[in-house]
Amino acid sequence: MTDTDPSQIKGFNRARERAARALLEDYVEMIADLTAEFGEARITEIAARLGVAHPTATKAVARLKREGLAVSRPYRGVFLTETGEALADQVRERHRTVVALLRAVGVPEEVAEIDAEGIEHHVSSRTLEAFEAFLASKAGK
Amino acid sequence: MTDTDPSQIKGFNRARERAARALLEDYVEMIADLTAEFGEARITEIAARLGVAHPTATKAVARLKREGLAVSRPYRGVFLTETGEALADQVRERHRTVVALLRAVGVPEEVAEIDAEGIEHHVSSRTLEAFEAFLASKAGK
DNA sequence: CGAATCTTGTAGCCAAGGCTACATTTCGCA
DNA sequence: TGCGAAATGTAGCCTTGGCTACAAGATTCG
Ligand SMILES: [Mn+2]
Ligand SMILES: [Mn+2]
Ligand SMILES: [Mn+2]
Ligand SMILES: [Mn+2]
Repeated sequence: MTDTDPSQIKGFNRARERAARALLEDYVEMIADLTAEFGEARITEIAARLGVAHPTATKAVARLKREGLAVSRPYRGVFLTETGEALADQVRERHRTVVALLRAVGVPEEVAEIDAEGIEHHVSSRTLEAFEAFLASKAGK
Repeated sequence: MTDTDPSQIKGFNRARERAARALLEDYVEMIADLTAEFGEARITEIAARLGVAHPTATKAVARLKREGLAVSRPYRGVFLTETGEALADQVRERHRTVVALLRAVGVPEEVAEIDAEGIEHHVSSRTLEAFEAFLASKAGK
């Protein structure tokens, strides 16, 4: 049997790690959006916008709190910690870049938004840099 | 409260659906690769290449069988059904296109391979078409 | 001010996808 | 040929992320 290619394993492992973080990232981004819009993020609103039942959102927020990304008290809104805010900023920026890249290579706007919601979580910092450079060079075409 | 944007919900729902299919797609592709190389795909080899413990691979293969994508008998190799083969072809082609697109916008080869392993599962057919068109136009530059 | 309504919490179910430990079958080779 | 090693199966545990049903707190309004 041929030797197993370690870089391929790396790809699968990375993909699994990133998939596990994807949900956290979307919640953090959503909480940031709602806080900007309403001054706080309510569980019901988070759940509605993510398209899940409210206990699902409650559980996810519990995980965010456990990981130090958010805080909340019973029957009150959810807020991001500084760590959470930093993550939200990063995630939002990456989201924008991914959508822009997709648009730049000819993906229709609506499709780009939908696909980016999944793709974004698998874009590494190296790839993000490449996207930014590509967009910059195209801007100054 | 402002009305919840339904297209955003659509994005999150699609991302979740695609994430759920990602594993199946990687297993099917791997089984196709191993079958091409050795004439059959053994559980141990599948597990080794995906970087998981063998019972994890066994469970995943059970799911493939349940969904009509593969067949196998105890202590023997795993084989794809026609449906499984068709999926494998499609997945492999998409993988290649995603890597090529990443390379084309300046992502280093090794990084492209790793990131593509996750990104590929979130690329819709519309986006794939756009990627192909972009690559074709660039080829005939 | 109190009752209805809205929001949030909690309990408990399920499937998927990881794992380790151990049992069983197959296979290769002395 | 038979025995030890390798491969595979099975049991059982954990976490995540869905869900419904129901309990309880908070708000709104007549
Ligand atoms: Mn997302
Ligand atoms: Mn996003
Ligand atoms: Mn993949
Ligand atoms: Mn792939």
